[in-house]
Amino acid sequence: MDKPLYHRIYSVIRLIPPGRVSTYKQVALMEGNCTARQVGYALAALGKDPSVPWQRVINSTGTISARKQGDGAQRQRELLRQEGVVFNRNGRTDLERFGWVSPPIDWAR
DNA sequence: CGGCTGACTCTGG
DNA sequence: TCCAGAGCCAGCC
Repeated sequence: MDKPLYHRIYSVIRLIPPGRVSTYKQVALMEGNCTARQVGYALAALGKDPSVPWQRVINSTGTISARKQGDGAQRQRELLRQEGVVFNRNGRTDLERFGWVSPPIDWAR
């Protein structure tokens, strides 16, 4: 398996089930060989690809990270709300309740 | 082969 | 709790 890093990151994100969220940090740990910052970079480079549920990735404090450009953050919150993810009035979600941790990934497959 | 460009997390105050 | 500063790196010109 020697796909580019960003593609492996996208693969991990595709595993997050609807109605649950994961963090940049968690995705990085699942991928196994990158950092949270890079997950953010990968998503920024994603553009609009419907095969990746980018909205299910939020930051470690349970809030939606601001983009430099565009209205992505707004739409992200809307999409998650539609999936049933609840945000309190500070725009924060309870990771204990909605956070998701992947079972071990078998990259050798 | 540089230079530029970002969706982060941690730590200390 | 909130905020600023530091560390950080793959892709695409």
